[in-house]
Amino acid sequence: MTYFINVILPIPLNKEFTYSVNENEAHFLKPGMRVAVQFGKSKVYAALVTKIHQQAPEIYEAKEIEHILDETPIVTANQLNLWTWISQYYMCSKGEVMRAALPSAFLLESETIILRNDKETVDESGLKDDEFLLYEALQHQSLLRIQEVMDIIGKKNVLPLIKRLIEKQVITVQEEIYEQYKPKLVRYVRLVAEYTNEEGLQLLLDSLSRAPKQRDVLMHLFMLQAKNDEAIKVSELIKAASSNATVIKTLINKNILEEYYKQTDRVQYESDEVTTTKDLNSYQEQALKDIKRHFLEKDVCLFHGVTSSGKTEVYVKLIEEQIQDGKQVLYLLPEIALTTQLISRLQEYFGEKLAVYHSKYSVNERVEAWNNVKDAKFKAQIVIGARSSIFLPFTNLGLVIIDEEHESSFKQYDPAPRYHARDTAVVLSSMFKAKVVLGSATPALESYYNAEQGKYGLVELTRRYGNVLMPDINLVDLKTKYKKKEMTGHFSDTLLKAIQDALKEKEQVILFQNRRGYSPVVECNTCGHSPQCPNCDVSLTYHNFRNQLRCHYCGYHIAMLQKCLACDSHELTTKGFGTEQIENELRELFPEHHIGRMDQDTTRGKHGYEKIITKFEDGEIDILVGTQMLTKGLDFRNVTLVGIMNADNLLNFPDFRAHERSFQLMQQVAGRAGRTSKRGKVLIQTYNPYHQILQQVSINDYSGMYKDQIEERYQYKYPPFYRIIKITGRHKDYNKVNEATLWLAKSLSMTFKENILGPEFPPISRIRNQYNKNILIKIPHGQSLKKTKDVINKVQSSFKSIKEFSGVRIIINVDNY
DNA sequence: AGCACGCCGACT
DNA sequence: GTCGGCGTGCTC
Repeated sequence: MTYFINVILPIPLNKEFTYSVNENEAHFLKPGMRVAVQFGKSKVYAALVTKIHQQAPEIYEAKEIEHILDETPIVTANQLNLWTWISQYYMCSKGEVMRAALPSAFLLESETIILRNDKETVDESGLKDDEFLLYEALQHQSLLRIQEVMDIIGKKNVLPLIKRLIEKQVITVQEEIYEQYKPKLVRYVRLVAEYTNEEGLQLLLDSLSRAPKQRDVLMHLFMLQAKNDEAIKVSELIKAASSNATVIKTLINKNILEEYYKQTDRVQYESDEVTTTKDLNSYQEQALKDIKRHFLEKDVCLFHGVTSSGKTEVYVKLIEEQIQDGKQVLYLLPEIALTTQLISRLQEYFGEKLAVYHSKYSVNERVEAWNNVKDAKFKAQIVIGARSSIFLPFTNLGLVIIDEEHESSFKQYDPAPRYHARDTAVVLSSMFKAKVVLGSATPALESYYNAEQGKYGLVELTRRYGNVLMPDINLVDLKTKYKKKEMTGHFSDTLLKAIQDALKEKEQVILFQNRRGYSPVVECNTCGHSPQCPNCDVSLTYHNFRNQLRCHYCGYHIAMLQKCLACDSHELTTKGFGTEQIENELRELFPEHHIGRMDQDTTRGKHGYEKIITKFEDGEIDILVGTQMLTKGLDFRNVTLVGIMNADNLLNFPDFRAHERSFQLMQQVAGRAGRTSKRGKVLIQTYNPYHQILQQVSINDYSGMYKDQIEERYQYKYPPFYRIIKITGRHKDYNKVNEATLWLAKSLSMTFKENILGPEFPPISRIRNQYNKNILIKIPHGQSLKKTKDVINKVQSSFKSIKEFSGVRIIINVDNY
């Protein structure tokens, strides 16, 4: 009897593949286990089993699997269902979902290694130069990797050479796969058995009388053992005896000590002291009650609480209850809000039960978190993480909290799956009949709309914790300030005065400018030419710090020009400004104060971000300039002034959500001010002080903003009234993109008529030498999503069969907002 | 996505 | 003449 398995491979092909297995394997395998399979001519992948069956494929011969990689499933049935949902809803392959879902340590890929062929004698004279070079290298090394071969030969394409040598039977190749996950082992020592009795011990100590250091180590070993009667780590012993590894090694070699290893968890929370959670104030108490009341009927509850109102404490209470019921909790946050500040606060309450899962953690740490969640260990009962944590193998999920729910970074943009973690989390929790809390000070319009429609529960918290007043927000009209010559660089006199006042009071200031670098454009005064990126349709941004011109899209950079490329004029000026320029101006204006800058350029490296935050917290920085990064979840006690350098470039963004986003961003930044008793102050510099959104920001008028915006969305057929799917054509040939997208738009219009917009070039049409052109499909309420997607799929497959358009990549982005 | 195969320009 | 470029097509 022959058996077959269906597997998902981590590649963007939307179908499952069938391999054959023997009877034993078939009985052993379960859906959710991984198997190593050969795919194509040589590559070996880890594939995920979805089904074990006996239907032989009809049109091809199934290959056999290499071997089985897991003892038990690493992916649950629920997860496989979620993957299927994601791949259908977001129109991508299951393989792509698999890629995003599994920690990279689970996704092994093979690497070709080259070995010498010992069975044959080699006729060295029959080898060409490069062949001999490789042959000789293999005399010194037992195996070589492709990369190493490239280095030895000094060529990029080494495959023909390898092929020739295989034919000449000089070498053989193998596909090496390796498990990336390695359990962390800790080294322990103990005394070998024969010395453990009194007599043996005495003899031993006597024999060591001339080796005082070794004797000393042994004495400490006994002391440690006596003290806590536990296994002794080598590191511990070295420290206690102030000895070194060599002495221990000698003792091991002399057969006095023996070493052994134990597997341990990488992520450990040291102190097991757990503080009791804070009592809620009456407003929080009420909010908690309301949320629970909504949960009786609804699965999702929107929790709209102004900045600094103490939403976290309410979450903590909700989590506590779930923990008592033995349920798992997922706490989702946008990546940048995952700060040590918040994590350590939660750790105080939940200690070991809290696991953190995000991209900064090593592959091994992530596998451990994964396994702990899967086995429902108490260690990972609460998971706090960024969007990818929705992929963890929950078995008993009771609650999902999505904090900063409005954040656009919950939507994955570039590699497929282009999923929205908030929306996916709602689907995930429905599988467990779990509850969802969406928390935000400035909810996304869609969420608020859902709440208004009664789909979600709605709970509002309008008081800041400790009755701190909402910051006082004022607008500064740049137009008049310039006219009256009251500007110093990019600072109005109002802002400067406010900074001076704050500094005088030993308070801290945050300045927000949503652009990094020194200036986004460099221009020649004589001919007006400005240097452009050779790969993208953008001007190069000047970075003063490295004296470079950089492209923020492809990373291209050149040294700052001394003269204009077009006319050789030396008169170059900069236009517009970024965080760097603000920082420079501040240094001149306030030479006696410490200025810090926080943007992508200063927060590189694992702890770059943390360092700046700590410095600011410790008062080593008086004024902090930064981009969006500043806005998230940071709690600075001593900040009383927040300045927004220029609100206009936010508002003028060409996107239907620009106004909503600006409102959210400014409210969030403003929320950084005055978190203690003193009322915070916010100054927004703008050329357009009568702009509706700015007016609404200045009086904290979320509902006014909501009403205006939702009306506009209704008028112009945007979400939440219409859904949107964006289709992008991408190719390096401008004309090809044009024709291909035009064809697509026409085909789609056959079915969707006036609900097809475009094709249109985006503001930056060429990035990394690839042209993009977009088509929008607007889907009215009541139009079946499934049928819509079926049509898109059908159009796409006919598109693929048109030769002219071959090579044009089609990117489908469902809910591209 | 990879990777192999296959067909055309630029160097020893 | 080969080396290396990338267009094309397939993968259980």
